[in-house]
Amino acid sequence: MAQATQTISDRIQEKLDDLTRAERQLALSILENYPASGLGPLTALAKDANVSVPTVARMVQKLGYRGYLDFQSELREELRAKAKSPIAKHDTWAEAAPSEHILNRFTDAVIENIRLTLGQIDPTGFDDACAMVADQTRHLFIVGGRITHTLAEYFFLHMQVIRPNLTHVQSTSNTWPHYLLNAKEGDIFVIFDVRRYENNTLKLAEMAHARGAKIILFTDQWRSPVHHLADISLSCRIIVPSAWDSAATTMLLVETMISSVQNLNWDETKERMETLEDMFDQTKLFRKFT
Amino acid sequence: MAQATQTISDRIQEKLDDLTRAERQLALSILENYPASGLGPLTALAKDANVSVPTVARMVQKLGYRGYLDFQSELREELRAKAKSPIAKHDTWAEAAPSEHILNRFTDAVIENIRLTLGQIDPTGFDDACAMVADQTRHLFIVGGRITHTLAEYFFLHMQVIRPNLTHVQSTSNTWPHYLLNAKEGDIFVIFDVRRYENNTLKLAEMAHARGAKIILFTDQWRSPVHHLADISLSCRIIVPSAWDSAATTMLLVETMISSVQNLNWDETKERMETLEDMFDQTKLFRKFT
DNA sequence: AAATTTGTGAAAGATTTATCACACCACGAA
DNA sequence: TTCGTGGTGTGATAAATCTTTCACAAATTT
Repeated sequence: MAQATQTISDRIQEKLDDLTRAERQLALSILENYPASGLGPLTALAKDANVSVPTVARMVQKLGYRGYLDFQSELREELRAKAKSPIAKHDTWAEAAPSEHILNRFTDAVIENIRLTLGQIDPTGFDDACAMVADQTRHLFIVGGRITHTLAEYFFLHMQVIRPNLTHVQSTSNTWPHYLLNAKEGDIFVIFDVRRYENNTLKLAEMAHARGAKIILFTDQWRSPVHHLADISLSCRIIVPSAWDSAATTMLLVETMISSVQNLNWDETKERMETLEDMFDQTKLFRKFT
Repeated sequence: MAQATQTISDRIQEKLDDLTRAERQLALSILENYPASGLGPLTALAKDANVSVPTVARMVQKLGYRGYLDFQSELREELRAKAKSPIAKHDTWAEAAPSEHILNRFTDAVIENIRLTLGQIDPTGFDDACAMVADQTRHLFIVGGRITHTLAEYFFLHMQVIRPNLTHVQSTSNTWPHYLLNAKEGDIFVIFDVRRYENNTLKLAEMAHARGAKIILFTDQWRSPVHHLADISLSCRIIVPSAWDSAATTMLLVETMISSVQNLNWDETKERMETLEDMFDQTKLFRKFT
């Protein structure tokens, strides 16, 4: 009998290190939609996790159960107990923590930010922005400020694999005017500017604009003054229970853009990506296929 | 097939009047601890409700299922769906775009990542990690890899304001051994390592560990090998519909940690932040308002 | 090259479902 | 009270499904 204080989920996590690769893959798959998948037939679970039937049988024994049936009935027991407990603690993200815990409060805020940001976004503008970024004939400048340069660099790192002909500019450095010498009409500037908005960034945007470059702006809900110059503005809500603002939503948009641009350029970047696949192979933590 | 919008519980209640006495007794027993009892063997359910086996068989057919197995698998399906939807009610995030649009697909995936990550996190471990990071008597090393150094830097930038005595190390650079010369027992290493895991990072972690430093690890669901050495591991789901992995969930945890540490150190941080504001004002780097 | 892990296919065994016939019971109507 | 009716349980059984375990080959790791 499992300890009252320890859920099966806990037990799986605890023993995760003692498991082999296929078993771990299975274990993670069980946790993926816990506990539903463990309550179905063994065969279904195996297929779901892309492992063989004996692997399932072997793992549950390794976890300390007499067999799959034993494992299953404990799962049911746990489900029973959970439903019984005072009031299901559904609305929390980290169930092990009270809802006032910073983990839950912060996550609530970020989800809300995401919801509101996505609700206000213009998909057409977003698609246009992606198309512009994907256009390899134009030089791509990526610009970040004091804090946002981390986002800019994240974007830059990925774009570097996807396409050539790009530059990362940090507006806080005093070298950026040099970069602008090369900017010409039709070039693309992806600029990150959230409060507090930076004078340098604004000046840079003005000069870029004067040179006839297109500007895509990632900013916050109050919108950086750069947005007057921007062809496309993507504003993200950044409010969280913290003395700082949140970049999580902006990160989400940036990653979505990366994914989208990647798809637009797929034919050309395929090869670049295959190199990346080789890198993945080296981790040996994943199966080649499926 | 049950309607998507109607739970099995609803359906039972609805048909309650059409049922005979024994069947009603059974139905109520199912609702008693729903859905656990319905997921066990038919025999157990019958005994539990003090009715006979054929009664169960008869009733599930009356409810419109082909048999007990059919009933059971729908129950599982429902459980699966239920677990997924703290917020998932939002069919589409960017309402102006179709649900197949990358904005919606990507956001779905990120929300799911957040849900699963938070569901598996250990709040106590997280709190401990925050306390360690907040302890200004220990030197804080922040370590990132090829891609993750952007997250590391984001963390570093904020920590720099909150506390003194910290260093940002990039494991891909070859200068990191120099930093380790200064590491001593009790120092804190916050290490970022997601697939593909980097050998440099592992070596760095080994040396830090050998010197008696504490290690806090941000990694992915498959966990970097560093986690064997780590005092606290925070693993984030990073799967999105993209050729790349997502750092959004990791970002969320990082920001939560920043907020938490900030609160722990609030008395001392307050002054630092005010000083910083003054300095910024003097440099005119930022615009005062708007 | 050796050792470990994993998948395949299969088969045996166990459990479970689904059904049947029949007896019994409760209950209302005659 | 008696009868009839529909509901229910019993016990048995056939069929279906599922679990468990093998041995061995393939793949992978050390």
